[in-house]
Amino acid sequence: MSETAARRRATMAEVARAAGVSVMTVSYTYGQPERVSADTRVRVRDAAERLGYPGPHPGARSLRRGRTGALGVVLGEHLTYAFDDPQATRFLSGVAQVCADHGMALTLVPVTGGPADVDRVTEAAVDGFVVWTTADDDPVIDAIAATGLPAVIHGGPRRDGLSFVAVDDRAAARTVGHEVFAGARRPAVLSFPLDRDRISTVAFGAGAASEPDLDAPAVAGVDAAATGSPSGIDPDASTFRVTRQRLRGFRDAWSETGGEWSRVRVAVCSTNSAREAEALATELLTGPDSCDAIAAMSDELALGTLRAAARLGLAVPGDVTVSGWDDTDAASPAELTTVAQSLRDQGARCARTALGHPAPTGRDAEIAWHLISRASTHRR
Amino acid sequence: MSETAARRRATMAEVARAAGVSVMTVSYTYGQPERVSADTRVRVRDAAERLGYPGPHPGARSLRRGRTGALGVVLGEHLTYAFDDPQATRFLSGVAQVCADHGMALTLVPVTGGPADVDRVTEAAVDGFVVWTTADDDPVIDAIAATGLPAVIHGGPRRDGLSFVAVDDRAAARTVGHEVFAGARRPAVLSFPLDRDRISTVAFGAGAASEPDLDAPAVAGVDAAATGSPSGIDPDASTFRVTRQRLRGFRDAWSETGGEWSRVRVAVCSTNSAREAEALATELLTGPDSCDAIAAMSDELALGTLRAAARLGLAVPGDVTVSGWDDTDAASPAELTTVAQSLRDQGARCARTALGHPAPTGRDAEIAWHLISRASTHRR
DNA sequence: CTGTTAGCGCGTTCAG
DNA sequence: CTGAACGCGCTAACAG
Repeated sequence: MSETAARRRATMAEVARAAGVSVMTVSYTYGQPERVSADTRVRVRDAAERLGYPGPHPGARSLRRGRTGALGVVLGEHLTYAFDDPQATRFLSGVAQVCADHGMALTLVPVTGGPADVDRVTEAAVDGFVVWTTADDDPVIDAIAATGLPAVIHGGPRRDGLSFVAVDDRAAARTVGHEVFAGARRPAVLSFPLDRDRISTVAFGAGAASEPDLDAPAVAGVDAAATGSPSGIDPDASTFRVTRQRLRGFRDAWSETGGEWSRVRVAVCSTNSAREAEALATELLTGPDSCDAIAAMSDELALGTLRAAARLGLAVPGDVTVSGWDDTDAASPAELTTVAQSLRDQGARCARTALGHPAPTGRDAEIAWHLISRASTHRR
Repeated sequence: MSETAARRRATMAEVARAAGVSVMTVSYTYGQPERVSADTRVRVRDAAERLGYPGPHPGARSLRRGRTGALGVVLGEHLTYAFDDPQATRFLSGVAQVCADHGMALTLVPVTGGPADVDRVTEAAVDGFVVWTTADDDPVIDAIAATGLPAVIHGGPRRDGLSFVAVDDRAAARTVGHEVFAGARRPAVLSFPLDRDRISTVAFGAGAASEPDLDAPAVAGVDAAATGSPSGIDPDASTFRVTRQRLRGFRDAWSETGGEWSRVRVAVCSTNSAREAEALATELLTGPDSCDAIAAMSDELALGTLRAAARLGLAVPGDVTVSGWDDTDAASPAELTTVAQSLRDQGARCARTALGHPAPTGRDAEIAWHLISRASTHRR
């Protein structure tokens, strides 16, 4: 179609010469117009237009000023999750709102899960970072810390020197777990990935119960390959803090009703999509030991579960209870019990902190959540 | 929580001094490690670690090299549309994929619809622009052209010197219009906004028919306020090319079955959301002259229409036919007739062109689309 | 109100 | 394989 040849930009010096003024006068004309007389301002603008000068070079300006005007966002896994994962999308909507309010650009760092991610982070010209939940062993976290820029991690991992924003996932999972597992005999959890391998699998629970208030990272020495193995799902072995805490919370709930974790089936989805959840839920709901309660880690996964149940002719909550997470728009029409939290608000909060605003402290630092109890868990 | 104080970065010169080498040796150690002896490389890396040097300053590097490593994306209206509008999200997923493949960051420019948008564009440190559909009179387009950077506009407006990517919306609308309007007596269109005011309204068609192959911009002299007025909806007056072309196409279809445009009701949504569509569709489907065919400009709007019909106890397609646009995942289960096009592919294509790859020409330049005919339009 | 000085931190160029 | 000069394009801090 049309040519978009990148003709050389005119420089400020050229504009200054053409307008018969010094370079600083041109600079002021753009940066602090009120400091320049109306007369010369016009002369400068005219010269600029004549030369096709598009204004001060953004890179040069930011080098000089020491700030870029952009907030960096790192998605734990892959750049496209920004637009493919519904939870990430809601979160980023909040980040974007704050950026827009401050006139800051939002720069998505191109991570792909490979070793080059560290370089991409190091090379990002930004004034701060917001990190969407990633694994404890993600080297990107160290790279971000090394920049010395303000950074906020959402969901996990926690790291000294970097801010952290997340709800109390374990407490919330425990609460919704009590609701969805009440009266159940063959409970199941529909889980996010356990680690960066994102292996989809179905297995029973495993591992010893950890302390109720523990928020420790994944136990050292457990290699990723083991977590999804036939040996069973050990919550403590998951390297994603959100997954780990929610698994622990669901285990807490089931234990407190007298059940054993090793009797709980855990289906691990590789992505947060209803489609994949439907397939895994179908597996959980088929056969002689079909599950009668499914706690899902997102509404998307729960919706896939509801579709699977419907397709199998199973009644919800009669044959199987189901719970989700997030209270998305679809939860209410589906009569889905869920944990309400605003990812959008959390995104906004992360952005504000990463932009240098003081982070809330004390009680204000806690992120609100609450259980929304709907028909999908009311067995009778 | 934890402090994220921005301690001053160490510079390359400091690392050089600490390592007992010249600055250039440090630069090579990072940029072209193979040009440096293994011995000094270690010395340099050590000194860097000791000083907490995070690597070359991205801004300085890009100033020197003349490229930023980021692709700019401008959303016609507001930054958050990136994550709130389902169509924009699919498009950006394609853009993001290409960026990730090339190791380029994706910088979302913080537009808000205000006059400062032009400055935000001018100040963006990027190597090229992708523009998501905006109005013909959006000053941002001129600002982008002025940068001299490669730029691709998706959907519209067209502009000399900038690339353009879009399907033949008018032809597609005409085709799906014939399908959904077949046998109808009281047709309606559920439309995207007509102009930047994004006023939600319901009115009858107005204005003279334009030439079949016309792709002219909005007629001059029609001020925005007039387009949504009681005087009726004139396709030619819409300043959004996509809206304009689709309205023209629907008008073409209805005219070709012998109908008059002034008998077509047009409901204009302010956003691409099923929720708003449901409200407007309810209006269209209520009262003595309730519509019996509704052509929507997106699947989201069509889905809202289906919900409205269901709630009113109307049968689709028996009482009212409905068509959408895009063939999203929800279209097939809903048995929705729709126009299939891949916004994701188009996003990828825009990104590649904006990154400097040659744009396809000739037949390859055309974006594929096709009608998917499903039950929602098969009246008998 | 306008001009001068002095770099921001790095990488290209060309010697050695 | 390493080093010295120079400037990318702009602006903070001062004069005047």
